[in-house]
Amino acid sequence: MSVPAAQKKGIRAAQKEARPKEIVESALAIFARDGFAGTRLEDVAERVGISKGTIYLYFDNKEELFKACVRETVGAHIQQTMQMAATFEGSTSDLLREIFRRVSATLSKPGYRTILILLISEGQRFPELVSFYHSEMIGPGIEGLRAVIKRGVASGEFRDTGLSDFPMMLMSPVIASVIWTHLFSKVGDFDFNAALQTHLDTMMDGLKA
Amino acid sequence: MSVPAAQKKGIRAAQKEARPKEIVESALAIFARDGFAGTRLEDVAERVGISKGTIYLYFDNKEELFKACVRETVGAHIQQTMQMAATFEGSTSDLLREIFRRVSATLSKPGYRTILILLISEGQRFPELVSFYHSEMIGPGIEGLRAVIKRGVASGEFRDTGLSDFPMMLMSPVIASVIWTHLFSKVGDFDFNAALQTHLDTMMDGLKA
Amino acid sequence: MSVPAAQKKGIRAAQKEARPKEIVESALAIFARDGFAGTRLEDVAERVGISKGTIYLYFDNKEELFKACVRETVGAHIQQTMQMAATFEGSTSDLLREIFRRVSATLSKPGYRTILILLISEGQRFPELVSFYHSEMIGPGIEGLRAVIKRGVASGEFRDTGLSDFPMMLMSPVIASVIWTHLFSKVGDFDFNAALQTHLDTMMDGLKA
Amino acid sequence: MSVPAAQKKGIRAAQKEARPKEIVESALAIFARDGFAGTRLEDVAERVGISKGTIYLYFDNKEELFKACVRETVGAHIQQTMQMAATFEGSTSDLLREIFRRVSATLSKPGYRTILILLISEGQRFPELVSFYHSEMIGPGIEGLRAVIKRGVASGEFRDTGLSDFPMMLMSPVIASVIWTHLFSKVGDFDFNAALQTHLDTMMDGLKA
DNA sequence: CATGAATGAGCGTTCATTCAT
DNA sequence: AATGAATGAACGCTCATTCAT
Repeated sequence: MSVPAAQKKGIRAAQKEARPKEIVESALAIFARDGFAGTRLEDVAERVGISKGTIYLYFDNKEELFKACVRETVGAHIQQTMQMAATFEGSTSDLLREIFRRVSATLSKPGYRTILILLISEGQRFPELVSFYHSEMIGPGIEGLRAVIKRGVASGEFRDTGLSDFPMMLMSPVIASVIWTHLFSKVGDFDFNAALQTHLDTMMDGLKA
Repeated sequence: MSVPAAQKKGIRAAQKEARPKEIVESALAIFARDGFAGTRLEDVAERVGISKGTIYLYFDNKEELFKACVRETVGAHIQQTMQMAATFEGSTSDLLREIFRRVSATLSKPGYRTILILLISEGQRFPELVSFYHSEMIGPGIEGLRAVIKRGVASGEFRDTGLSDFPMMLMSPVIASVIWTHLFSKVGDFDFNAALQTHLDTMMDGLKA
Repeated sequence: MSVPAAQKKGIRAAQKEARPKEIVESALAIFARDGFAGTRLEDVAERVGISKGTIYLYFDNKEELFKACVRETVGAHIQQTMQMAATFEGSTSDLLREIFRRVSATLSKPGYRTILILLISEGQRFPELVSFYHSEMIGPGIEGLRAVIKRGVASGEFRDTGLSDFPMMLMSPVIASVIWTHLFSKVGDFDFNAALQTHLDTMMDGLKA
Repeated sequence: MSVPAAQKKGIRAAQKEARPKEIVESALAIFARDGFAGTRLEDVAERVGISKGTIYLYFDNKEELFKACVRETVGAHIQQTMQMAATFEGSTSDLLREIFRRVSATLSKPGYRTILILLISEGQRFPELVSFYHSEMIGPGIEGLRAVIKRGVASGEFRDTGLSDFPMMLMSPVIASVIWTHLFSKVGDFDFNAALQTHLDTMMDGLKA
């Protein structure tokens, strides 16, 4: 802060700023593999190439580290998608497909899949995290979806099914695919995208007027 | 020895026979709350009103207890449903609705919901369990669903969508509902059955010829 | 005691009388294999074909069972040998050889070897047992040996070495052989009797006048 | 890093280097008192003034700690003695006496006596340890002794008794003395050195031509 | 007399957390 | 800022011992 120049910010400082993100990334991988209780901070540290003690310079304890993993990984995606939806000019069918494309593109990345799985696995132990997630991410997302359905009904594209009361169900094929992949990708092969696309087509047909 | 066997089965024997089930039920609850690694066998024992050591009279170790929880809870349900499907006489739409009704009735019970959540949470740490599950439960279930879809297409009720390649996706709304309930039932209310029914209606419409 | 006839003493009674011995024999084997702390009473019971609880009908606890093993296994041997020595008529060399023959014959039996090893292994935890052993078995034995040496010196067969002050050392080759066999019988072969005999010859030569 | 290394080695580093030896010494004492299975690592730790967990920073588990006790305590002694024997210039009698002097000096120290007792007590449970011992320590020792006997026979000092086939028996008085001391030192007094010396004299006389 | 289900204290081992360096 | 040695609480598992049957 009181340091004269930006150049002065040397390697050390750069390292220091990068640390939390490095740790979170490492932790995410280990949490995903071993679960919360099963994760050893030593493994997390080793993956970053630092010592166990160093983690405690950046995070109060294991629980806070876990929360940071969840919080800092999802972020902007939902907002971006909602903005896109608000200004979309084509048909509502195309809008819905675009939304599915984005959401599934995000959730098909291992990192994000991990978050979902972790939330399911450990949610009960971290109620604040769940309600944070619900209010900050899921809630707005649901409202966005509801708006899209209403847009389709208003334009005469969709029938007025009760689905606008449960917009989150639109995402069920995405969620099911993620879980299927997570559980059985080693047991048998499963074409995530083809399965999803097929199901979406059926669902869209069901929505159409 | 020379005593009539039926009367002889005293309190002790009755207790002994009941123990495994009691322990599994208790374990199911605690595993669901705390995850596999987070579960303390002492908690499991206390819930049954026995001592820690007693668990080891019936299960070799924590892992075997966990497996028993999964194995002994699901079992017959899938087979029953498949038999029903094989002999069903009404329309395929009605058959599909009946299948959904059964599956969701089962999965809406806390005990069975727990199994699904546990499988998602701990699957990665128990590959044998997952593949056991996949081959014994899920695989047959998928084949059953595929047969139903084909029945509908053959009878002219359903269009020939690609969904017969991914029959498991038919279950996605059930799965999503279970997860939604698990995660957010404390945060906000969610009418499991209404949500499911609404989504199913939409999906069925999508399937119809 | 107040029972009319000897025949009346049925199978049950015979069993009951035999039990302690059976248990001790089994325990001896397990103690020898696993040491005191390492021995599980369940293993002892299983070897006899009874249940764990039954042991407690005959022995107060594990420690008492161990003591019984040591106490009841040695018995008459020393006394017999001393009586033989007192009435022996040949040369003292021959007497000494006969003593060695008897002692080593006894200690080469696995059961008796076991006692010696157990005493060495666990003696420190059972001081009473050690002093019982010392006063009842070892002490008289030493006095017997001292008498033999003095007999040899008196008759002019042996020189008057200081060995009469440490008669127990005469037994050292026997003890060393037992231990050697115990430790290394699996590693390499070792002719217990030949080794012993050879050493004794040397020692006897050393004693001769 | 840029600090002169020798001075840098602070208290911590010094402690860390000393730890394994401290722990082994403590463990040796407790193992000797309680046997392998009977030893509580907490007791070992307490004796050093550290916590139970610290032991695991230096040894993988109880068994490895036990092995370390055996390995790190004997080591160089045999080699030193053998080198001495190879270059000894006096009579073979004197050489043999010198060997006895060294071996018994070593084994009369409580620490080394402990090792022998432990080996006898726990050998059956640690076959690798026993065979390690046999090949690395005992085997060479025996060959050394055999060479000495042959040297004596060659020089005409000793008769050609069969003892060169069982050289280990030469050590039997030492072994017997150690065991006697271990078992009965509390029961009665026993002059280890006098007993040994007397017996050796007898034995040497037996060897002489 | 015998059983064996049940107990509960105890120990080996792990690991989140601390703190002197 | 970073380390890593040390801690100590916690937990899985074992087994001597008890006691209802």
